[in-house]
Parts: sequence; C-alpha cells; structure tokens
Amino acid sequence: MLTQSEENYLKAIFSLSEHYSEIVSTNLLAEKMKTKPSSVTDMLRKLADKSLVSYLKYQGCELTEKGKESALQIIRKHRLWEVFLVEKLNFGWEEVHDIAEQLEHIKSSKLTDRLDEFLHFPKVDPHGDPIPDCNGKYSNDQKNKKLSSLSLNDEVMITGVEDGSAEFFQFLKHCKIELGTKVKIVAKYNFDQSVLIFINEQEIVLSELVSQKIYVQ
Amino acid sequence: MLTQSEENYLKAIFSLSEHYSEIVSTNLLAEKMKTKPSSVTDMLRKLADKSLVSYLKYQGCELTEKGKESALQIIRKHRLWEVFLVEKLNFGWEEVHDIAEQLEHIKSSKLTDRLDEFLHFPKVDPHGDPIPDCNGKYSNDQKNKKLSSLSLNDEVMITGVEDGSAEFFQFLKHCKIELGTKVKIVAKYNFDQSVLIFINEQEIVLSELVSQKIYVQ
DNA sequence: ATTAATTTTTAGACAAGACTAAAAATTAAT
DNA sequence: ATTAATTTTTAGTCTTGTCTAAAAATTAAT
Ligand SMILES: [Mn+2]
Ligand SMILES: [Mn+2]
Ligand SMILES: [Mn+2]
Ligand SMILES: [Mn+2]
Repeated sequence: MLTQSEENYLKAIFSLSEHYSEIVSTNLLAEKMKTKPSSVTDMLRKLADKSLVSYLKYQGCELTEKGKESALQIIRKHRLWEVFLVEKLNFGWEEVHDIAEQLEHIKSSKLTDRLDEFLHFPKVDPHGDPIPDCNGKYSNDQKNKKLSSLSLNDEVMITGVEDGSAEFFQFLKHCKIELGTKVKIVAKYNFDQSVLIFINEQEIVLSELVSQKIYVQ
Repeated sequence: MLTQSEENYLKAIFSLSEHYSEIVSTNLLAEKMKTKPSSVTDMLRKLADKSLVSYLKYQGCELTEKGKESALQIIRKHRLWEVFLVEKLNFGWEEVHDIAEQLEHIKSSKLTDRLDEFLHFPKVDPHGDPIPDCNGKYSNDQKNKKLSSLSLNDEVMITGVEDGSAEFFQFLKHCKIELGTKVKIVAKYNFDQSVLIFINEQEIVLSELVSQKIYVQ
C-alpha cells in the first residue's frame, strides 16, 4: 500500500519524465515537489525498495513499469474526480484541481470504476487531459499541439490548457478562453515570442509563457 | 487544520459520548480506536491544546462545543458520501462504510455542500443514520427505538441498522433485512433475550446482540 | 483503613517524512 | 588537468503518531 506522499512523488516523476527526459534528476523532482533534494533522496530510496523506481546514486531516477502503472491509476482518479466535480457538482474548471489532489488518494478501484461508469467513461478531463482507462491506456489527441507552435493566420480550436495555478485560470477566465473556443493567429512577435490572437470577437496579446500552456487542434 | 487522526478521534469521542456518558474514559476510547491508552493520552493533550476537548488528568475527556461541531461536520461528510455511493454509484449498504471512512476526510466545505445539494439534501444515510445539515443540526427520528425494546405482537418497520462490521451486514443480507422491511414480534425468550420475528414471509430468531443493532418505528 | 486491582499517565523508543548543514560526487570552466 | 560550480548524498534533528514497560493515581475489595 502506498502512502499519499509516495503517490504524489510517483505522479511528479511521471509528469516530469513526460515533459523532460525519461530519467528525472533529484533537484528537478525536489523543485516540483516543493521540498528539499535531501528529502527526495530519502523518498527515492523507499520507492526503489518497493520497485516503483529504478534509482542509482547521483544518476537520478526512472519509473519502473510497476511505478508507471501506479502513477497512471492515480492520474486516472484525479481526472475522473475533476470531471465529476465539473459535470455533476457544477464546479468551475479552475476550482477542481486542489480538491482532486485530495480525492485521487482514495483507495478503492471499485469506486474508481463505478465513478468512471457513472460519468459515461469520459476520455478527457475538464482541462483537455486524457483519462487513462482501468488498464492505464489512454490516447493523447488534444494535447500535442501548443498554441505557441502555430503559424500566422492559422485558425484552430482550443482543446486543452495546462492544469495548475489559480492565477493562470484567472487570466483565462478574464479572456473567456474555454475548451472549444475558436482562435486565429493575427500576428507573431519574434522579440518576445508573444502572439496576437483573434478570439471572442476581439484581439488579445498572449505572452510566450501563456501560449505554451494552451493546446489547440 | 485537523489531521485525519485527530478527526477520527473526535468522531470516536462523539460516538462514545452518545452511546455511553458525556465524559469518555481513556481506556474506552483506546478500545474504540483500536490503539493503546498511552496513545490516547497523547492525543487528548493535542486535542485539548486545540480546545476541541476538555481534558483533566485521570478524569477522562469531553468534547467542547467546537469539538462537537467538528465531529458533526465529519459525520455529515461520511454520511453524505455513503448516500452518494449507494444512490449514484449503486453500491450496497454493506460496502460503503470503509470508503466513506476515507472520503470523510476530504477538506472542502464547498464540495460537501454541493454534494448535499446534488443528493437533494438527504435526511438519513443508507443505514438510517441522520445527516447533519451544514450547521450541524439534525433530528434523530429513525434511530431511537431498538428492535430489542419491542413487546410481543408489535408490528413495525425497520428504519435503521448499526453501521459497521461486514459480518453483521452479511447476516442482514442473508435474512433480507433492509430499510423499510416490515417485522412482527412473534416471541421473546427471556433466558437469552433473543426474539422470534416474522419477516419476509418467514420466522427468524435474532440474538439480543443483533436485535439491539436494528432500529424500528 | 489497608491492601489489591484497575485505570491512566510517564518515560523512552521507533518509523515516516520532512528539514539544515556539511561532505562527497559530478559537471563545467579555465 | 586542475580548479570552480553545481548537484546529490549523508549525518543529525524535528514532528506526528504510535508502541512497550514502568510508575502513579484512582477505584474496589477486604
Ligand atoms: Mn488537476
Ligand atoms: Mn486536469
Ligand atoms: Mn459508515
Ligand atoms: Mn452509515
């Protein structure tokens, strides 16, 4: 049985190895977990003892198959609960992450599967992130093209946003950026990689940081 | 902010002071919590520091108003989740307690209140236990008369059962005892306080222990 | 009123998970 | 190839919640 802390580490390693390289360094993981590198070292030992990560001193860590499966089950629960909160309890997509961070640790695969069924087996969560099925399988269609990668005059639809900080959602809300909103690239500014987009009948400038956190298709 | 452990202690003290006396002894609490009296002493100090219980060495403990409120909020969550699991996810009443033990610790009063609304503000949980409202108020109609207190030829309806052990629910399932089932007292045996009841077109003997865990009206 | 039994608390230890400060290993720069 | 900077680990400490064994207080029995 995994502790909540162990589960959070697994999720963090999974996310970092997706975004960066397969092998995750101690410092990067410490930053992600908002903790100290020394604490990470301690935890990596424990996870390695349970064969959830492969870990060699000074070489960083990597999830084992078992570790990847565990991580995906937690991610599955997180995203299903987010769907539940938005679809059934009328929460906004900006409110659900923190509550899902708690709910993802509830231990009952029967509950997870029944919830999945109750929600009619959703394929994506409120932020466009794919939801693994009970075997951990998922397809990533809506989150492979970033708004920042588009060319002039491209017309696309928003299919996902990075899930996380409250300030970011505040900004999205202000611009009325939602899943399904249509966007056209009006101009690209090379000096700071910002883009001018046409959205909701008006033009808005998005910084590079923001445009990298919005996914389109 | 309360830890899960602190919340579990509060719930246990609340339950014991309802069933026995207002003031709860260290040993009784230790038994209920399946832990050692010395651990209870430690915890009572912490809860007293947070003004959740009043505690005097060797005199046992008692919930303060604040402690009672906290306990009721946890019980509220526990029971709402039980309703959710039975009504929405089609769990049996015997399966939900353990999952609710986890869900009751999720911290978000907004979630609790939305869930309450989603379930149409239920007054009782699947075992007939009253659900406190967002202010902690509840009325106890269906759990004040025990089956064991009935007289010969009394005809009643089952309105509640003690929520807890799996073996007990196994037995209830076998006898097809559910909320709403009608029961008549056919005989009472004084030598062991067992009762003979007519239920679901047949006669069954219930031990004193069982008949004290079934509530009627 | 003593003695005996029971209950409760203290003292000391342990595991999990975190932290700081210092040491060691690795990587980068000269 | 050394030296310098960075990364990572070790050593030691802290808190929470638990435990055992021993001491103290309370309650019950003679
Ligand atoms: Mn999320
Ligand atoms: Mn999400
Ligand atoms: Mn229950
Ligand atoms: Mn119940």
